[in-house]
Amino acid sequence: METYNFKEIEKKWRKKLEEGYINKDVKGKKKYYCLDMFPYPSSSGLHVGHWRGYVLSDVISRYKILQGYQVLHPMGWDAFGLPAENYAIKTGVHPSKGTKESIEIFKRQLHEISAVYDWGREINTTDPNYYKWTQWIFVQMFKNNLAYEKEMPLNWCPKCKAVLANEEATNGECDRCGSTVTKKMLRQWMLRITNYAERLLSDLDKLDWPEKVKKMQADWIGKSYGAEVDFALDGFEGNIRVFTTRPDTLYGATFMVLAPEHELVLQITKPEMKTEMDKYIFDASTKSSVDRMADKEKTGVFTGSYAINPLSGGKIPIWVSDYVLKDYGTGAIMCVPAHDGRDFEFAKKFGLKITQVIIKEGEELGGLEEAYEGEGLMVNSEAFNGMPSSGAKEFAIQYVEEKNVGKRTINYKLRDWVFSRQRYWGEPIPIVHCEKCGAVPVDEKDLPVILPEVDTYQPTDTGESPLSKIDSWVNTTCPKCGGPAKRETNTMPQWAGSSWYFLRYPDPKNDGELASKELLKDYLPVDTYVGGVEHAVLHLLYARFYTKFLYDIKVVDFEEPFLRLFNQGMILKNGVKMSKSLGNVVSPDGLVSKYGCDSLRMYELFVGPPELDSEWDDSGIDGVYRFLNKFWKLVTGSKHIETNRELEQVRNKMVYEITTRIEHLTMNTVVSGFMEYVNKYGALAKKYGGVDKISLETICILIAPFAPHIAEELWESLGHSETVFNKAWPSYDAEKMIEDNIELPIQVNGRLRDNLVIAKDSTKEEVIAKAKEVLGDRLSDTTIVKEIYVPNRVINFVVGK
RNA sequence: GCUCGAGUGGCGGAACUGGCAGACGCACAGGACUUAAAAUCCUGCGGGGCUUAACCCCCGUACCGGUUCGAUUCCGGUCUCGAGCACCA
Repeated sequence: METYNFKEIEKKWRKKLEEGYINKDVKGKKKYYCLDMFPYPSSSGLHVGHWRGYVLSDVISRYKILQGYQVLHPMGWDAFGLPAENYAIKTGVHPSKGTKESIEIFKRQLHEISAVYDWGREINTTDPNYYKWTQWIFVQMFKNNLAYEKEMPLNWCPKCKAVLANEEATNGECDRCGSTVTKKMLRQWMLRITNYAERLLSDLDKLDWPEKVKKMQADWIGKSYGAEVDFALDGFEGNIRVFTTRPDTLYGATFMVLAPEHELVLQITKPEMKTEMDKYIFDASTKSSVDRMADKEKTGVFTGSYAINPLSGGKIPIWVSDYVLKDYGTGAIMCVPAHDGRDFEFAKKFGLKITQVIIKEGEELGGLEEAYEGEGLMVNSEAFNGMPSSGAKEFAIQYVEEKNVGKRTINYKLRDWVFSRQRYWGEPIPIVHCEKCGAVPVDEKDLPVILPEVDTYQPTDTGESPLSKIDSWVNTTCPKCGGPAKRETNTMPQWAGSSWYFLRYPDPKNDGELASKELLKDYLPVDTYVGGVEHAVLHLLYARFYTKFLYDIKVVDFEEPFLRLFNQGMILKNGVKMSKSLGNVVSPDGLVSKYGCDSLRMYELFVGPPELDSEWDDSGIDGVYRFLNKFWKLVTGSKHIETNRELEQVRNKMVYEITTRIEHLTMNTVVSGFMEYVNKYGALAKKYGGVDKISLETICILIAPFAPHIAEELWESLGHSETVFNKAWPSYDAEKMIEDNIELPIQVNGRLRDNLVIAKDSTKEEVIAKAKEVLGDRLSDTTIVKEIYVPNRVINFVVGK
């Protein structure tokens, strides 16, 4: 038997697809927005791991088309970024050229997928018509006091010569090149994402996202509550304010620690400690964050000064140590060594006093081997004594407020977003610096500020962008006073363009606004967003922040951009992620030419649960290819017969199972479901000498989102002149899918002993009686203690000896 | 260190709310067709025991224990692997 000619079929239907034969834009039709995370186009092209997400989102899109939606399924390019710039530094070729070439490669490979992308809506973040609006949003943020300049010590990658956001310097290493990150003081543009901390946190509840991602965002935002408490200085004016989540342990605070960068340190350090302190502060400032964390042993220097515990009145020493962070809380802490592991370690090392204020139920005071961080009864705490510690926190907050030494406070780990980069290949920040007027935004009518050509792309080692060397571009006039002024030479991070791109697809060519209100209303928010989990806190948090801001200034009328998020797992080869550098990349090109697009699409889904990582094995695709051949033979080779009860049951059940599995996005089981049903219909065709035509048509519709080419061809062969995608998704009748006879397992003491075939609506009595009959003398030596019958599930006899 | 996930045949995996463990596929083995091979079709495929054989019995979802008539599924503990966060007061 010959195999089906996928080459010819796929060529035919891909041509029609590219002519836009389905999913035409129809006014008034209900909309569905299914979005892929747009890729950074790299010259190495796509591998089978990329396909996975793109196939998944295309299956969802085509499924929704069959359900009667007008589906927005666009594609575009997140094309600013370092690789293109680094390539330019090496070769002198303008990044836009390399980017263009990479896009061509990506586009050609994406066409191989036969996804229903609407290429008429293609966007590119490096297109001035696009980044005009990236800049426009920045200007709005500036006007709304969300963008500001700040001189600050920043993560500095000595190799990339670039400032990195905390998010890009994980574990003290540069995300791009892996170099150890150091600190450098520089003027930076910042975005006040912290203003949105509470909303970014609480709105997570509204989202149909993986719990894991929501939790990662919640942890990243890092909300905690407690009190800010003032400790008066002994012998100086003023006081030290600390933040604590454990005000209940205030009486146990026996010393304080300031971050080395704390502004009071120099003022309160006694002359005799000064030399040592200066050295410690200097060391801390030059230490990379990685070293600072790697030091397991606590270090620190005593200032020689004391503060007064506001509740106990005790005089407590003030130390400086780098385990206290300048940019969390107030940069100073009260230390309760008895009930905090870090404080305990510090106190032990430097011989500081340890006062226990919580005692574990049933235990005695004294001789702590380690900090006790659990619950218990308050002791040594005057006003709190005898209270359970669980309730003491609230009491303590009220108490310090009454005593006027502190107040209730909420803190977040989230920091403001370092938004400027000292790089070339990014959107210029549309600001002009005027000696008279300060930082002035470029007039909206003068946007975009076009990224000019430069001679060399190398960042300057002062930390300034290469743009700073183009005098003719830098020197301009102030939009406010008309006097001489200089352009901002920093550019935006790659995240800028990707934080709002999903808003542009509905209206990608609009020159008068970011997108028309009407089209935004039609399509947004995104119904399903498909992409890798690596963007759990960066891109997805920024995009939510942008959306909330645009909601506040009434550009959009929704607060959350992505209703449902799906993170596809990675495709692994030899247990690790595919990458060019590891040389384990499997290209889809060869597989497409050997087995066809439909086979590869289905195999991508068949490899495993879509949300988990899966190992790639070429040999598995044979099974899917064989299946499609079987399917071809079934439809083209079966005689069409009258439908009957069994065929009707099988068809209804098939529609039910495939539909529910698609709804749950368990696509691997959808594919195995198709295999099962094609096998089953093969057997039925043998049994009845043919199959009813409606069953064959139904499989064609069901499989169309997965293997569109073969589905269309077979649909046509069944005598249809219109595309299968004009057909409605089939419905099922729950009544009709139940078989007349059901097979029930019979258990004795929970062990399977036999099976019983019985009419589906039999009563308990009938079932039990029949089951006893089937078991026969296997029950003879026993007494039945209990008879359990779960309708349509199981029969179980509990017997004694 | 903290916080989540996940451990099922030779392999990828299935089992919707506690109800026949191993669907579907890969690989492998045997058979049919064929001069032959490929392709295709059929059969078998967790381990052990018993049997001429069908049958039948026992064990088995990382490990130990619990709840239940019944546990891959729920609870407690242990181990292993993976991911995220990481001195956040």
